[in-house]
Amino acid sequence: MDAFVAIPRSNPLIRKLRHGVDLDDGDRALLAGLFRPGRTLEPQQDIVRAGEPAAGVHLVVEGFAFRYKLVGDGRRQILGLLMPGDFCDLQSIVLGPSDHYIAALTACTVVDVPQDKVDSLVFRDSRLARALWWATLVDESILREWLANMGQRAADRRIAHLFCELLLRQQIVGAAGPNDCAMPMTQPMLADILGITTIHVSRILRDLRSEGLVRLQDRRLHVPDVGRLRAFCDFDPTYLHLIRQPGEEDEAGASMAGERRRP
Amino acid sequence: MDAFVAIPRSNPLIRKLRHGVDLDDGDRALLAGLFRPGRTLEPQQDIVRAGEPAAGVHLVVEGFAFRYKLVGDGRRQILGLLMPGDFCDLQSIVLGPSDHYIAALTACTVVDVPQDKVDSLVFRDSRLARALWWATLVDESILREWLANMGQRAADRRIAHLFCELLLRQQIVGAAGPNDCAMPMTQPMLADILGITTIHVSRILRDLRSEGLVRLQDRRLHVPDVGRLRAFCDFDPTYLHLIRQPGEEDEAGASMAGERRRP
DNA sequence: CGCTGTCTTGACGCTGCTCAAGAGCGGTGG
DNA sequence: CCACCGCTCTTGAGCAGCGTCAAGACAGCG
Repeated sequence: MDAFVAIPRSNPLIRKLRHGVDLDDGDRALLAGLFRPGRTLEPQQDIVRAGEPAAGVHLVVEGFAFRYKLVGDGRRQILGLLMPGDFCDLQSIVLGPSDHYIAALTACTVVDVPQDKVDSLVFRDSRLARALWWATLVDESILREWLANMGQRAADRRIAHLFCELLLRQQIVGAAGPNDCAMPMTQPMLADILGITTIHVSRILRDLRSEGLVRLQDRRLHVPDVGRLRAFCDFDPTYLHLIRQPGEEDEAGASMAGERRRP
Repeated sequence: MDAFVAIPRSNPLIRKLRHGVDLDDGDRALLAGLFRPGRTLEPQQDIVRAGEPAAGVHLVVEGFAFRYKLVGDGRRQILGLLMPGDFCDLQSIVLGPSDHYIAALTACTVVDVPQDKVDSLVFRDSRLARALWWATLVDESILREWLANMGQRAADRRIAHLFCELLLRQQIVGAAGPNDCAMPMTQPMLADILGITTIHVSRILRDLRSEGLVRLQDRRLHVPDVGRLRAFCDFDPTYLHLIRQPGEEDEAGASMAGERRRP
Protein backbone atom coordinates (compact mmCIF):
# COMPACT_ATOMS: atom_id res chain seq x y z
CA MET A 1 0.00 0.00 0.00
CA ASP A 2 2.73 2.45 0.92
CA ALA A 3 5.11 1.05 -1.64
CA PHE A 4 3.75 2.75 -4.73
CA VAL A 5 4.26 6.19 -3.19
CA ALA A 6 7.75 7.38 -3.89
CA ILE A 7 9.47 8.81 -0.80
CA PRO A 8 10.02 12.47 -1.62
CA ARG A 9 13.08 14.34 -0.45
CA SER A 10 10.78 17.04 0.79
CA ASN A 11 7.13 17.78 1.46
CA PRO A 12 5.35 20.64 3.25
CA LEU A 13 5.60 18.90 6.62
CA ILE A 14 9.31 18.27 6.31
CA ARG A 15 9.93 21.77 4.99
CA LYS A 16 8.18 23.26 7.97
CA LEU A 17 9.69 21.09 10.71
CA ARG A 18 13.15 21.69 9.29
CA HIS A 19 12.84 25.21 10.73
CA GLY A 20 12.50 23.82 14.22
CA VAL A 21 14.67 20.71 14.44
CA ASP A 22 17.47 19.13 12.43
CA LEU A 23 15.96 16.05 10.83
CA ASP A 24 17.95 13.04 9.67
CA ASP A 25 17.06 10.71 6.81
CA GLY A 26 15.17 8.36 9.12
CA ASP A 27 13.02 11.21 10.43
CA ARG A 28 12.34 12.35 6.90
CA ALA A 29 11.32 8.88 5.82
CA LEU A 30 8.89 8.59 8.73
CA LEU A 31 7.38 11.97 7.96
CA ALA A 32 7.18 11.17 4.27
CA GLY A 33 5.31 8.02 5.22
CA LEU A 34 2.65 10.12 6.89
CA PHE A 35 2.27 12.39 3.92
CA ARG A 36 0.28 10.44 1.38
CA PRO A 37 -3.09 10.62 -0.36
CA GLY A 38 -5.88 10.82 2.21
CA ARG A 39 -9.60 11.33 2.08
CA THR A 40 -10.96 14.37 0.27
CA LEU A 41 -13.28 16.84 1.97
CA GLU A 42 -15.73 19.38 0.64
CA PRO A 43 -15.41 23.05 1.66
CA GLN A 44 -17.13 23.72 5.01
CA GLN A 45 -17.12 20.05 5.96
CA ASP A 46 -16.09 19.47 9.57
CA ILE A 47 -12.86 17.57 10.25
CA VAL A 48 -12.97 17.78 14.05
CA ARG A 49 -16.06 18.55 16.09
CA ALA A 50 -15.91 20.12 19.55
CA GLY A 51 -16.61 17.67 22.35
CA GLU A 52 -16.18 14.52 20.33
CA PRO A 53 -13.25 12.28 21.27
CA ALA A 54 -10.92 11.59 18.37
CA ALA A 55 -9.15 8.35 17.51
CA GLY A 56 -5.80 9.59 16.29
CA VAL A 57 -4.96 12.92 14.73
CA HIS A 58 -5.49 14.59 11.37
CA LEU A 59 -2.87 16.00 9.03
CA VAL A 60 -3.66 18.44 6.22
CA VAL A 61 -2.03 17.25 2.99
CA GLU A 62 -3.59 19.54 0.44
CA GLY A 63 -5.81 22.60 0.56
CA PHE A 64 -6.73 24.77 3.55
CA ALA A 65 -8.66 24.17 6.75
CA PHE A 66 -9.55 26.39 9.70
CA ARG A 67 -10.25 26.22 13.42
CA TYR A 68 -13.30 27.99 14.82
CA LYS A 69 -15.49 28.46 17.86
CA LEU A 70 -19.13 29.45 18.15
CA VAL A 71 -19.99 31.89 20.91
CA GLY A 72 -23.28 32.93 22.43
CA ASP A 73 -25.77 33.94 19.77
CA GLY A 74 -24.13 31.99 16.96
CA ARG A 75 -21.27 34.34 16.16
CA ARG A 76 -18.21 32.55 14.85
CA GLN A 77 -14.58 33.26 15.61
CA ILE A 78 -11.97 31.71 13.36
CA LEU A 79 -8.99 30.76 15.53
CA GLY A 80 -6.41 29.64 13.03
CA LEU A 81 -5.65 28.61 9.48
CA LEU A 82 -4.26 25.20 8.63
CA MET A 83 -2.32 24.55 5.46
CA PRO A 84 -0.47 21.55 4.04
CA GLY A 85 1.90 20.16 6.68
CA ASP A 86 -0.19 21.33 9.63
CA PHE A 87 -1.65 18.92 12.18
CA CYS A 88 -5.25 19.64 13.14
CA ASP A 89 -5.46 18.20 16.61
CA LEU A 90 -2.16 16.97 17.94
CA GLN A 91 -3.30 18.34 21.31
CA SER A 92 -6.12 15.81 21.56
CA ILE A 93 -3.56 13.14 22.47
CA VAL A 94 -3.10 14.80 25.84
CA LEU A 95 -6.10 17.05 26.19
CA GLY A 96 -8.87 14.69 25.12
CA PRO A 97 -11.93 15.93 23.22
CA SER A 98 -11.33 19.16 21.36
CA ASP A 99 -12.77 22.44 22.65
CA HIS A 100 -13.24 23.83 19.14
CA TYR A 101 -14.20 22.84 15.61
CA ILE A 102 -12.00 22.32 12.58
CA ALA A 103 -13.41 22.40 9.06
CA ALA A 104 -12.19 22.36 5.48
CA LEU A 105 -11.83 25.81 3.97
CA THR A 106 -11.18 24.77 0.40
CA ALA A 107 -11.63 21.32 -1.01
CA CYS A 108 -8.86 19.59 0.89
CA THR A 109 -7.33 16.21 1.55
CA VAL A 110 -6.60 15.02 5.07
CA VAL A 111 -4.72 11.99 6.35
CA ASP A 112 -6.09 10.28 9.44
CA VAL A 113 -3.11 9.19 11.51
CA PRO A 114 -4.17 6.41 13.90
CA GLN A 115 -3.40 6.63 17.60
CA ASP A 116 -0.71 3.95 17.67
CA LYS A 117 1.22 5.60 14.86
CA VAL A 118 1.09 8.93 16.70
CA ASP A 119 2.32 7.27 19.86
CA SER A 120 5.22 5.69 18.04
CA LEU A 121 6.23 9.09 16.69
CA VAL A 122 5.71 11.08 19.85
CA PHE A 123 6.65 8.74 22.66
CA ARG A 124 9.42 6.66 21.08
CA ASP A 125 11.45 9.01 18.91
CA SER A 126 12.49 11.98 21.00
CA ARG A 127 13.76 14.07 18.09
CA LEU A 128 10.50 13.78 16.20
CA ALA A 129 8.59 14.37 19.43
CA ARG A 130 10.56 17.56 19.77
CA ALA A 131 9.80 18.52 16.17
CA LEU A 132 6.07 18.03 16.66
CA TRP A 133 6.18 19.84 19.97
CA TRP A 134 7.94 22.66 18.14
CA ALA A 135 5.09 22.78 15.63
CA THR A 136 2.42 23.05 18.32
CA LEU A 137 4.40 25.80 20.05
CA VAL A 138 4.62 27.75 16.80
CA ASP A 139 0.84 27.41 16.50
CA GLU A 140 0.55 28.86 19.99
CA SER A 141 2.88 31.68 19.07
CA ILE A 142 0.74 32.51 16.05
CA LEU A 143 -2.28 32.58 18.33
CA ARG A 144 -0.57 35.15 20.55
CA GLU A 145 0.21 37.30 17.54
CA TRP A 146 -3.40 37.09 16.37
CA LEU A 147 -4.54 38.20 19.81
CA ALA A 148 -2.21 41.20 19.70
CA ASN A 149 -3.40 41.90 16.16
CA MET A 150 -7.04 41.95 17.23
CA GLY A 151 -6.51 43.91 20.40
CA GLN A 152 -4.17 46.63 19.26
CA ARG A 153 -4.41 47.23 15.53
CA ALA A 154 -7.02 49.07 13.47
CA ALA A 155 -8.99 47.00 10.99
CA ASP A 156 -6.92 47.90 7.91
CA ARG A 157 -3.64 46.96 9.64
CA ARG A 158 -5.24 43.76 10.85
CA ILE A 159 -6.05 42.60 7.35
CA ALA A 160 -2.64 43.62 6.08
CA HIS A 161 -0.97 41.70 8.90
CA LEU A 162 -3.00 38.61 8.13
CA PHE A 163 -1.97 38.85 4.48
CA CYS A 164 1.71 39.15 5.39
CA GLU A 165 1.43 36.02 7.51
CA LEU A 166 -0.50 34.14 4.84
CA LEU A 167 2.11 34.89 2.21
CA LEU A 168 5.05 33.95 4.42
CA ARG A 169 3.53 30.74 5.76
CA GLN A 170 2.83 29.52 2.26
CA GLN A 171 6.35 30.42 1.19
CA ILE A 172 7.69 28.28 4.05
CA VAL A 173 6.00 25.17 2.74
CA GLY A 174 6.90 25.99 -0.85
CA ALA A 175 3.38 26.88 -1.94
CA ALA A 176 3.89 30.51 -2.93
CA GLY A 177 6.05 32.77 -5.03
CA PRO A 178 7.83 35.82 -3.66
CA ASN A 179 4.87 38.13 -4.31
CA ASP A 180 1.73 36.06 -4.45
CA CYS A 181 -0.07 33.15 -2.86
CA ALA A 182 -3.48 31.53 -2.52
CA MET A 183 -6.09 33.47 -0.56
CA PRO A 184 -9.08 31.13 -0.45
CA MET A 185 -11.05 32.89 2.30
CA THR A 186 -14.28 34.62 1.42
CA GLN A 187 -14.95 38.04 2.90
CA PRO A 188 -17.31 36.65 5.56
CA MET A 189 -14.46 34.39 6.63
CA LEU A 190 -11.99 37.25 6.79
CA ALA A 191 -14.54 39.05 8.93
CA ASP A 192 -14.72 36.12 11.36
CA ILE A 193 -10.92 35.93 11.53
CA LEU A 194 -10.49 39.61 12.26
CA GLY A 195 -13.49 40.34 14.45
CA ILE A 196 -15.12 42.85 12.09
CA THR A 197 -18.12 42.72 9.74
CA THR A 198 -18.19 41.50 6.16
CA ILE A 199 -19.18 44.94 4.97
CA HIS A 200 -16.21 46.53 6.62
CA VAL A 201 -13.88 43.94 5.13
CA SER A 202 -15.16 44.88 1.71
CA ARG A 203 -14.53 48.58 2.27
CA ILE A 204 -11.06 48.05 3.66
CA LEU A 205 -10.03 45.78 0.81
CA ARG A 206 -11.17 48.51 -1.58
CA ASP A 207 -8.90 50.96 0.25
CA LEU A 208 -5.90 48.60 0.33
CA ARG A 209 -6.37 47.98 -3.39
CA SER A 210 -6.60 51.67 -4.19
CA GLU A 211 -3.43 52.28 -2.14
CA GLY A 212 -1.72 49.70 -4.35
CA LEU A 213 -0.80 47.57 -1.35
CA VAL A 214 -2.51 44.37 -2.50
CA ARG A 215 -4.25 42.91 -5.53
CA LEU A 216 -6.90 40.19 -5.25
CA GLN A 217 -8.04 38.12 -8.20
CA ASP A 218 -9.23 34.56 -8.65
CA ARG A 219 -8.76 33.69 -4.96
CA ARG A 220 -5.14 34.73 -5.08
CA LEU A 221 -3.32 37.46 -3.20
CA HIS A 222 -0.72 39.53 -5.01
CA VAL A 223 1.57 41.86 -3.06
CA PRO A 224 3.53 44.14 -5.40
CA ASP A 225 5.80 45.45 -2.62
CA VAL A 226 6.11 43.14 0.38
CA GLY A 227 8.28 45.58 2.31
CA ARG A 228 5.68 48.31 1.95
CA LEU A 229 2.85 46.07 3.15
CA ARG A 230 4.95 44.96 6.12
CA ALA A 231 5.80 48.51 7.04
CA PHE A 232 2.14 49.46 6.78
CA CYS A 233 1.07 46.96 9.45
CA ASP A 234 4.30 46.66 11.42
CA PHE A 235 4.76 43.00 10.53
CA ASP A 236 7.60 41.26 12.35
CA PRO A 237 7.98 37.57 11.40
CA THR A 238 9.84 36.65 14.60
CA TYR A 239 6.73 35.00 15.98
CA LEU A 240 6.85 32.30 13.30
CA HIS A 241 10.20 31.16 14.74
CA LEU A 242 11.94 30.57 11.40
CA ILE A 243 15.33 30.61 13.04
CA ARG A 244 17.14 27.83 11.25
CA GLN A 245 18.43 27.88 7.71
CA PRO A 246 15.69 27.54 5.15
CA GLY A 247 17.56 24.67 3.46
CA GLU A 248 18.44 23.97 -0.15
CA GLU A 249 15.34 24.75 -2.10
CA ASP A 250 13.57 27.51 -0.17
CA GLU A 251 13.79 30.39 -2.54
CA ALA A 252 11.20 32.66 -0.98
CA GLY A 253 11.91 32.29 2.72
CA ALA A 254 15.39 33.70 2.50
CA SER A 255 14.30 37.15 1.39
CA MET A 256 13.41 38.43 4.85
CA ALA A 257 16.24 36.92 6.85
CA GLY A 258 17.77 40.28 7.64
CA GLU A 259 14.87 42.18 9.11
CA ARG A 260 13.66 40.23 12.09
CA ARG A 261 13.89 41.31 15.71
CA ARG A 262 14.50 45.03 15.79
CA PRO A 263 15.64 46.36 19.19
CA MET B 1 18.99 23.51 51.40
CA ASP B 2 15.89 21.60 50.35
CA ALA B 3 15.64 19.81 53.66
CA PHE B 4 14.10 22.53 55.75
CA VAL B 5 11.15 22.82 53.39
CA ALA B 6 8.47 20.37 54.41
CA ILE B 7 7.04 18.42 51.48
CA PRO B 8 3.39 19.46 51.32
CA ARG B 9 0.69 17.05 50.23
CA SER B 10 -0.53 19.68 47.83
CA ASN B 11 0.46 23.00 46.30
CA PRO B 12 -0.98 25.07 43.44
CA LEU B 13 1.11 23.25 40.84
CA ILE B 14 0.02 19.81 42.02
CA ARG B 15 -3.58 20.91 42.36
CA LYS B 16 -3.61 22.14 38.80
CA LEU B 17 -1.81 19.23 37.15
CA ARG B 18 -4.09 16.79 38.94
CA HIS B 19 -6.80 17.92 36.53
CA GLY B 20 -4.77 16.72 33.59
CA VAL B 21 -2.89 13.61 34.69
CA ASP B 22 -3.03 11.13 37.57
CA LEU B 23 0.02 11.82 39.68
CA ASP B 24 1.62 9.32 42.01
CA ASP B 25 3.53 10.08 45.22
CA GLY B 26 6.85 10.24 43.37
CA ASP B 27 5.49 12.80 40.91
CA ARG B 28 4.10 14.84 43.75
CA ALA B 29 7.38 14.79 45.60
CA LEU B 30 9.24 16.00 42.49
CA LEU B 31 6.73 18.79 41.93
CA ALA B 32 6.82 19.74 45.59
CA GLY B 33 10.59 19.99 45.27
CA LEU B 34 10.16 22.64 42.58
CA PHE B 35 7.73 24.63 44.64
CA ARG B 36 9.81 26.43 47.20
CA PRO B 37 10.76 29.98 48.14
CA GLY B 38 12.26 31.77 45.15
CA ARG B 39 13.36 35.30 44.43
CA THR B 40 10.89 38.11 44.99
CA LEU B 41 10.03 40.57 42.23
CA GLU B 42 8.53 44.05 42.28
CA PRO B 43 5.36 44.77 40.31
CA GLN B 44 6.13 45.58 36.65
CA GLN B 45 9.57 43.97 36.83
CA ASP B 46 10.33 41.80 33.80
CA ILE B 47 10.77 38.06 34.33
CA VAL B 48 11.36 37.12 30.69
CA ARG B 49 12.37 39.56 27.96
CA ALA B 50 11.57 38.98 24.28
CA GLY B 51 14.56 37.91 22.24
CA GLU B 52 16.80 36.97 25.13
CA PRO B 53 17.72 33.29 25.46
CA ALA B 54 16.79 31.83 28.82
CA ALA B 55 18.76 29.35 30.90
CA GLY B 56 16.01 27.19 32.33
CA VAL B 57 12.40 28.10 32.98
CA HIS B 58 10.51 30.12 35.55
CA LEU B 59 7.70 29.00 37.82
CA VAL B 60 5.33 31.38 39.59
CA VAL B 61 5.09 30.44 43.27
CA GLU B 62 3.24 33.39 44.70
CA GLY B 63 1.49 36.44 43.29
CA PHE B 64 0.51 37.16 39.68
CA ALA B 65 2.47 37.72 36.48
CA PHE B 66 1.43 38.47 32.89
CA ARG B 67 2.59 37.95 29.33
CA TYR B 68 2.59 40.88 26.92
CA LYS B 69 3.67 42.12 23.53
CA LEU B 70 4.39 45.60 22.27
CA VAL B 71 3.11 46.45 18.82
CA GLY B 72 3.89 49.31 16.47
CA ASP B 73 3.57 52.65 18.20
CA GLY B 74 4.06 51.31 21.72
CA ARG B 75 0.63 49.87 22.32
CA ARG B 76 0.65 46.87 24.65
CA GLN B 77 -1.39 43.69 24.40
CA ILE B 78 -1.54 41.48 27.46
CA LEU B 79 -1.56 37.87 26.27
CA GLY B 80 -2.13 35.91 29.42
CA LEU B 81 -2.22 35.88 33.19
CA LEU B 82 0.06 33.67 35.25
CA MET B 83 -0.79 32.64 38.77
CA PRO B 84 0.82 30.32 41.33
CA GLY B 85 1.54 26.96 39.73
CA ASP B 86 1.96 28.37 36.20
CA PHE B 87 5.19 28.05 34.26
CA CYS B 88 6.26 31.23 32.46
CA ASP B 89 8.28 29.89 29.59
CA LEU B 90 8.23 26.14 29.32
CA GLN B 91 8.14 26.66 25.54
CA SER B 92 11.62 28.19 25.51
CA ILE B 93 13.08 24.69 25.91
CA VAL B 94 12.05 23.90 22.36
CA LEU B 95 11.38 27.28 20.80
CA GLY B 96 14.45 29.17 21.97
CA PRO B 97 14.29 32.87 22.82
CA SER B 98 10.81 34.06 23.73
CA ASP B 99 8.77 36.15 21.30
CA HIS B 100 7.06 38.07 24.10
CA TYR B 101 7.68 39.60 27.51
CA ILE B 102 6.63 38.33 30.93
CA ALA B 103 6.50 40.64 33.94
CA ALA B 104 5.34 40.57 37.54
CA LEU B 105 1.83 41.93 37.99
CA THR B 106 1.81 42.03 41.78
CA ALA B 107 4.77 41.58 44.03
CA CYS B 108 5.51 37.95 43.27
CA THR B 109 7.97 35.19 43.91
CA VAL B 110 9.39 33.09 41.12
CA VAL B 111 11.52 29.97 41.16
CA ASP B 112 14.22 29.66 38.49
CA VAL B 113 14.32 26.04 37.45
CA PRO B 114 17.65 25.27 35.80
CA GLN B 115 17.85 23.61 32.41
CA ASP B 116 19.09 20.23 33.63
CA LYS B 117 16.29 19.92 36.15
CA VAL B 118 13.75 20.72 33.44
CA ASP B 119 15.29 18.12 31.18
CA SER B 120 15.12 15.49 33.90
CA LEU B 121 11.42 16.24 34.36
CA VAL B 122 10.46 16.51 30.71
CA PHE B 123 12.68 14.03 28.94
CA ARG B 124 13.04 11.25 31.52
CA ASP B 125 9.71 10.95 33.28
CA SER B 126 7.02 10.49 30.67
CA ARG B 127 4.07 10.95 33.02
CA LEU B 128 5.37 14.27 34.27
CA ALA B 129 6.24 15.25 30.70
CA ARG B 130 2.67 14.55 29.81
CA ALA B 131 1.45 16.61 32.78
CA LEU B 132 3.56 19.59 31.77
CA TRP B 133 2.54 19.21 28.14
CA TRP B 134 -1.05 19.20 29.37
CA ALA B 135 -0.43 22.49 31.17
CA THR B 136 0.98 24.17 28.05
CA LEU B 137 -1.97 22.91 26.00
CA VAL B 138 -4.42 24.36 28.52
CA ASP B 139 -2.57 27.67 28.20
CA GLU B 140 -3.07 27.45 24.44
CA SER B 141 -6.74 26.67 24.92
CA ILE B 142 -7.14 29.74 27.11
CA LEU B 143 -5.48 31.78 24.38
CA ARG B 144 -8.07 30.56 21.87
CA GLU B 145 -10.88 31.51 24.22
CA TRP B 146 -9.37 34.96 24.69
CA LEU B 147 -9.24 35.40 20.92
CA ALA B 148 -12.90 34.45 20.60
CA ASN B 149 -13.68 36.76 23.48
CA MET B 150 -11.97 39.71 21.81
CA GLY B 151 -13.34 39.03 18.36
CA GLN B 152 -16.95 38.29 19.05
CA ARG B 153 -18.08 39.80 22.34
CA ALA B 154 -18.98 43.37 23.23
CA ALA B 155 -16.78 45.08 25.79
CA ASP B 156 -19.05 44.46 28.80
CA ARG B 157 -19.29 40.72 28.09
CA ARG B 158 -15.54 40.63 27.57
CA ILE B 159 -14.85 41.94 31.05
CA ALA B 160 -17.46 39.65 32.58
CA HIS B 161 -15.91 36.66 30.81
CA LEU B 162 -12.46 37.55 32.06
CA PHE B 163 -13.80 37.80 35.60
CA CYS B 164 -15.46 34.37 35.34
CA GLU B 165 -12.16 32.87 34.22
CA LEU B 166 -10.19 34.68 36.91
CA LEU B 167 -12.46 33.38 39.66
CA LEU B 168 -12.44 29.80 38.40
CA ARG B 169 -8.70 29.61 37.80
CA GLN B 170 -7.99 30.80 41.30
CA GLN B 171 -10.47 28.31 42.70
CA ILE B 172 -8.61 25.52 40.90
CA VAL B 173 -5.40 26.28 42.72
CA GLY B 174 -7.18 26.80 46.01
CA ALA B 175 -6.69 30.56 46.11
CA ALA B 176 -10.30 31.72 46.07
CA GLY B 177 -13.63 31.22 47.80
CA PRO B 178 -16.83 30.35 45.96
CA ASN B 179 -17.74 34.00 45.33
CA ASP B 180 -14.59 36.08 45.46
CA CYS B 181 -10.96 36.15 44.50
CA ALA B 182 -8.01 38.48 44.02
CA MET B 183 -8.24 40.95 41.12
CA PRO B 184 -4.89 42.69 41.13
CA MET B 185 -5.06 44.27 37.66
CA THR B 186 -5.41 48.03 37.38
CA GLN B 187 -7.86 49.43 34.86
CA PRO B 188 -5.14 50.26 32.33
CA MET B 189 -4.14 46.59 32.51
CA LEU B 190 -7.69 45.40 32.02
CA ALA B 191 -7.80 47.69 29.01
CA ASP B 192 -4.67 46.08 27.54
CA ILE B 193 -6.08 42.61 28.14
CA LEU B 194 -9.38 43.35 26.47
CA GLY B 195 -8.33 45.66 23.65
CA ILE B 196 -10.30 48.70 24.82
CA THR B 197 -9.35 51.96 26.52
CA THR B 198 -8.93 52.61 30.23
CA ILE B 199 -11.78 55.08 30.18
CA HIS B 200 -14.14 52.56 28.69
CA VAL B 201 -13.14 49.98 31.26
CA SER B 202 -14.07 52.43 33.97
CA ARG B 203 -17.50 53.07 32.47
CA ILE B 204 -18.26 49.40 31.99
CA LEU B 205 -17.21 48.48 35.50
CA ARG B 206 -19.59 51.16 36.74
CA ASP B 207 -22.39 49.53 34.72
CA LEU B 208 -21.56 45.99 35.91
CA ARG B 209 -21.53 47.26 39.48
CA SER B 210 -24.86 49.03 39.10
CA GLU B 211 -26.35 45.87 37.62
CA GLY B 212 -25.21 44.05 40.75
CA LEU B 213 -23.14 41.60 38.73
CA VAL B 214 -19.80 42.30 40.43
CA ARG B 215 -18.32 44.17 43.37
CA LEU B 216 -14.75 45.44 43.41
CA GLN B 217 -12.98 46.55 46.56
CA ASP B 218 -9.42 46.44 47.78
CA ARG B 219 -8.15 44.64 44.68
CA ARG B 220 -10.63 41.85 45.18
CA LEU B 221 -13.46 40.71 42.95
CA HIS B 222 -16.74 39.66 44.54
CA VAL B 223 -19.41 37.92 42.45
CA PRO B 224 -22.70 37.69 44.34
CA ASP B 225 -24.30 35.36 41.78
CA VAL B 226 -21.82 33.36 39.72
CA GLY B 227 -24.54 31.78 37.60
CA ARG B 228 -25.90 35.17 36.64
CA LEU B 229 -22.50 36.51 35.64
CA ARG B 230 -21.83 33.40 33.58
CA ALA B 231 -25.17 33.67 31.83
CA PHE B 232 -24.50 37.33 31.10
CA CYS B 233 -21.33 36.60 29.14
CA ASP B 234 -22.05 33.05 27.99
CA PHE B 235 -19.17 31.59 29.96
CA ASP B 236 -18.50 27.90 29.30
CA PRO B 237 -15.57 26.50 31.34
CA THR B 238 -14.95 23.60 28.97
CA TYR B 239 -11.90 25.35 27.56
CA LEU B 240 -10.07 25.05 30.90
CA HIS B 241 -10.20 21.26 30.50
CA LEU B 242 -11.06 20.47 34.13
CA ILE B 243 -12.21 17.01 33.26
CA ARG B 244 -10.86 14.97 36.13
CA GLN B 245 -12.16 14.89 39.65
CA PRO B 246 -11.16 17.95 41.63
CA GLY B 247 -9.76 15.76 44.42
CA GLU B 248 -10.17 15.79 48.18
CA GLU B 249 -9.85 19.38 49.17
CA ASP B 250 -11.21 21.39 46.22
CA GLU B 251 -14.27 22.96 47.73
CA ALA B 252 -14.92 25.59 45.11
CA GLY B 253 -14.23 23.75 41.88
CA ALA B 254 -17.00 21.24 42.40
CA SER B 255 -19.80 23.77 42.23
CA MET B 256 -19.88 24.02 38.43
CA ALA B 257 -19.33 20.40 37.55
CA GLY B 258 -22.82 20.00 36.15
CA GLU B 259 -22.99 22.79 33.63
CA ARG B 260 -20.16 22.27 31.20
CA ARG B 261 -20.54 21.36 27.55
CA ARG B 262 -24.05 22.19 26.52
CA PRO B 263 -25.16 20.63 23.23
C1' DC C 1 0.97 68.95 53.04
C1' DG C 2 1.60 68.36 48.13
C1' DC C 3 2.94 64.72 45.54
C1' DT C 4 1.68 60.74 42.26
C1' DG C 5 -1.08 57.11 40.55
C1' DT C 6 -5.74 55.35 40.05
C1' DC C 7 -10.18 56.05 39.02
C1' DT C 8 -14.23 58.82 37.40
C1' DT C 9 -17.07 61.74 34.54
C1' DG C 10 -18.27 64.81 30.58
C1' DA C 11 -18.18 66.42 25.68
C1' DC C 12 -17.31 65.33 21.17
C1' DG C 13 -15.85 62.70 17.04
C1' DC C 14 -14.55 58.70 14.40
C1' DT C 15 -14.31 53.84 13.42
C1' DG C 16 -16.93 50.32 12.51
C1' DC C 17 -21.93 48.28 12.87
C1' DT C 18 -26.79 47.92 11.13
C1' DC C 19 -30.08 47.99 7.70
C1' DA C 20 -31.06 48.06 2.94
C1' DA C 21 -30.48 47.72 -1.96
C1' DG C 22 -28.26 46.26 -5.95
C1' DA C 23 -24.63 44.16 -9.18
C1' DG C 24 -22.08 40.24 -10.94
C1' DC C 25 -21.72 35.36 -11.60
C1' DG C 26 -22.05 30.43 -11.99
C1' DG C 27 -25.40 26.65 -11.63
C1' DT C 28 -29.86 24.65 -12.69
C1' DG C 29 -33.90 23.65 -14.89
C1' DG C 30 -37.92 24.87 -17.77
C1' DC D 1 -32.24 30.07 -24.79
C1' DC D 2 -33.58 32.69 -20.69
C1' DA D 3 -35.49 32.85 -15.96
C1' DC D 4 -34.42 31.94 -11.53
C1' DC D 5 -31.67 30.99 -7.71
C1' DG D 6 -27.98 31.39 -4.29
C1' DC D 7 -23.64 33.24 -3.13
C1' DT D 8 -20.24 36.81 -3.02
C1' DC D 9 -19.18 41.27 -3.25
C1' DT D 10 -20.21 46.34 -3.33
C1' DT D 11 -22.05 50.80 -2.00
C1' DG D 12 -24.90 54.15 0.62
C1' DA D 13 -27.18 56.26 4.77
C1' DG D 14 -27.60 56.57 9.53
C1' DC D 15 -26.33 55.35 14.05
C1' DA D 16 -23.80 53.78 18.28
C1' DG D 17 -20.00 51.83 20.67
C1' DC D 18 -15.90 53.12 21.80
C1' DG D 19 -11.80 56.39 21.40
C1' DT D 20 -9.83 61.01 22.35
C1' DC D 21 -9.18 65.02 24.96
C1' DA D 22 -9.72 67.36 29.19
C1' DA D 23 -10.74 68.08 34.01
C1' DG D 24 -11.41 66.71 38.52
C1' DA D 25 -11.99 63.40 42.77
C1' DC D 26 -9.85 60.38 45.79
C1' DA D 27 -6.38 57.62 48.37
C1' DG D 28 -1.72 56.45 49.64
C1' DC D 29 2.56 58.21 50.91
C1' DG D 30 6.84 60.82 51.65
